[in-house]
Amino acid sequence: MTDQRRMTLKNLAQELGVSTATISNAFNRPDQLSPALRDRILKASKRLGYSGPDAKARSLRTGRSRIIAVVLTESLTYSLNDAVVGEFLSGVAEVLDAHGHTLLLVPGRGHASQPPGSANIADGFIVYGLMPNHKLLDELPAQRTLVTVDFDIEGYPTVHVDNRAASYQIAKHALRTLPKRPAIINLRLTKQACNGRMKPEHTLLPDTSTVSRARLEGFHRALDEHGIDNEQVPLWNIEENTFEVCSPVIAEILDQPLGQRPDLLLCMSDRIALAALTLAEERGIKVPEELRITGFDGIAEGQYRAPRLTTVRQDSAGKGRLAAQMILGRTPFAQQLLKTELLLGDTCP
Amino acid sequence: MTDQRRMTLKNLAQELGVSTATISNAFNRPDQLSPALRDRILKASKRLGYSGPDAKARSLRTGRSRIIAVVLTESLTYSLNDAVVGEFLSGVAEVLDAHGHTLLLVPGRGHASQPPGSANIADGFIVYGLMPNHKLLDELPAQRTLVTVDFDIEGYPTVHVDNRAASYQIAKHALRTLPKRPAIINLRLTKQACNGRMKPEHTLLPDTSTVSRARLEGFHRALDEHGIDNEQVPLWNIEENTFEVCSPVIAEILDQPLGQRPDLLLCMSDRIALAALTLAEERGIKVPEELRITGFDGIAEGQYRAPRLTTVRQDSAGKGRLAAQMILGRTPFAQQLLKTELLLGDTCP
DNA sequence: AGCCAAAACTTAATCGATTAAGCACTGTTT
DNA sequence: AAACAGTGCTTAATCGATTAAGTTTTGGCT
Repeated sequence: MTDQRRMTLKNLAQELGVSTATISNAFNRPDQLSPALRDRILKASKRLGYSGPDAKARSLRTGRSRIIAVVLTESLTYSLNDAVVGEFLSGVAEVLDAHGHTLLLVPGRGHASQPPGSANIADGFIVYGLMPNHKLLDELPAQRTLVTVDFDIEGYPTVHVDNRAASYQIAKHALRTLPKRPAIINLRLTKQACNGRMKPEHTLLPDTSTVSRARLEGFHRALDEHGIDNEQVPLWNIEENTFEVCSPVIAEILDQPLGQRPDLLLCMSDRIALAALTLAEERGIKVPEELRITGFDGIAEGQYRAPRLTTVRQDSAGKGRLAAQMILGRTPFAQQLLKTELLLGDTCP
Repeated sequence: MTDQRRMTLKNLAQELGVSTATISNAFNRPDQLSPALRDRILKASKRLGYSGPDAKARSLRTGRSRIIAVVLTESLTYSLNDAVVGEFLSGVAEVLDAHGHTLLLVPGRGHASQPPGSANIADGFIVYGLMPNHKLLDELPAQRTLVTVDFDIEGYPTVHVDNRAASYQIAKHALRTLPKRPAIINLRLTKQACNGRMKPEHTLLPDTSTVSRARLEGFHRALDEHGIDNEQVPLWNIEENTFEVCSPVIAEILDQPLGQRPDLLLCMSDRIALAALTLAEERGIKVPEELRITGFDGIAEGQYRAPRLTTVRQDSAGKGRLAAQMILGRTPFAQQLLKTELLLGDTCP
């Protein structure tokens, strides 16, 4: 009859003729009971198939679950295939793991009905690159500790990268080569979906703090300083940071007649830049002689290849680590701005 | 005084002069109370900052958390930077999301002290490519629903890929070109760590069901059929599927004197193959004329580039979807074997 | 022997929900 | 008019732990 019922702390206590408090202490505070008894308890739990205090009950009682939720911009399906997100998450995971916490992945926009649902079991939330008007943001702050990444919510701690400065820096570098026809390929910059050349009727995302807005401003400032009229620089837009979605747009850019085809592509992500590189190579367009390409992010894929991508590296893993440390209270809450680093590759020397 | 205390279902009930059961029903079973009262309750909870039943308490009471844990082979830090894992996870996430579940990431080997810890809050476990002798496996099965991926535990449902058949298939293809000096680059195949040329004293992993063992067997069978003595085919081994770890080994391979340098590299992963491709290009070695390279996995990075990688695609996302469906009980538990697909790229036409 | 602090346990309240069973009312059927 | 079946809501037991406060035991010291 003993091994029939599901093993709980209470049952185990009964079985051994001790109180539940003692069992609990055996698992959580070894100094509160004699080594002999503790040993007996641990052995018995192994024998009877009791694998320690139930996490659900413990989390209710203590109020802490040792789970941190990471809320991602996009569907998980997309996010998990993006190297930048992967790097970020690995940074988060590294710190959480070191402190005995685990990581719960929550999709920003999902198939599912309700947004948070079971997610509010988490002790804290790291919200990554959400659109500033997302409805999740109405629900979360009330709940508990919150750190935002790559965007701001008034008054909440943030970690992000100085996108404006970084894009300014790489554009400055690229413009030293005095391109005749620079073009910019944006990433999810328009309010309405637009996968291709941007037209006057496409309005930009409202919030200037958006990553893409900031990057564009950096590009534009550099162009300004070089006396190039921003109006004359064609803007293209990509809706999703994948090869599949990039390719047709880039093909359209590269297949323009020679006099119109750009000789410099300022891309808002490495993925876009790599797609441009691949399609250029396929067409026999020489990089960097006929076409210079710059990326943004500094993902491994762009560096461990030939030719190496010229880009600006943002420390995504570092962002993740910092965000995790903040949420765990190991680093004081603050508005943190991480530095970037210019990576001089071969695609725009 | 009202808004001072933390809002709970009980407090809300008191506030509104109804029973806790009714509040609970308002959130969970709309048909159990009049629409008017439900409306009043929902409005009040919004006003008083009550964001629905607490997930911790609910999960204790109901016994289900709507959380599925994915246990990964390696540290999360490494796993999340691997495209194959990313694809797998995105498949899992897609299905979980569609059914209102969230995904908890648990490292197989981590910094942390205890292995499962807070993970046992999950309703089910998807264990991905764990070494068959891992100690986690002693703890998990007792707990609850379990699906293994890319390895077996006696009697438990599994989804995996026919690695043997796939590697046989691609080796068969590669050998049609009658290479003079084929070589094999393995991935984590030896019991002792070995990053470089394998020597007689290196013993293979004990379990034949291991992914790497299976892939090697496929290679060997194909070589056999072509009358090539397996003893004569040099084996190299890579300890971690990253560019950083691959590079020195591959450099060593490619920098051998011409008569010894292989003219065919059968690689156990796309990442290895891509590293080989990059290093060959850097050295001016012509691919595929002087050196043929095959990969394994079929990650996007190998296909959206020039030259395209010749490889065999395993449907990682599909594996993830299937595993998730099984764990949610949407697909009958079983031993599932997924098909692979030969991708004829340019590196071994 | 007697006293007392420290060590080793126990008691019992509590965390915040869910849900079967029960009760009171309303309206319909015979 | 009595019986009956729904509605709409409440009562109260329960999920499996944690932990402050209290009680008994032990052993060291005078």
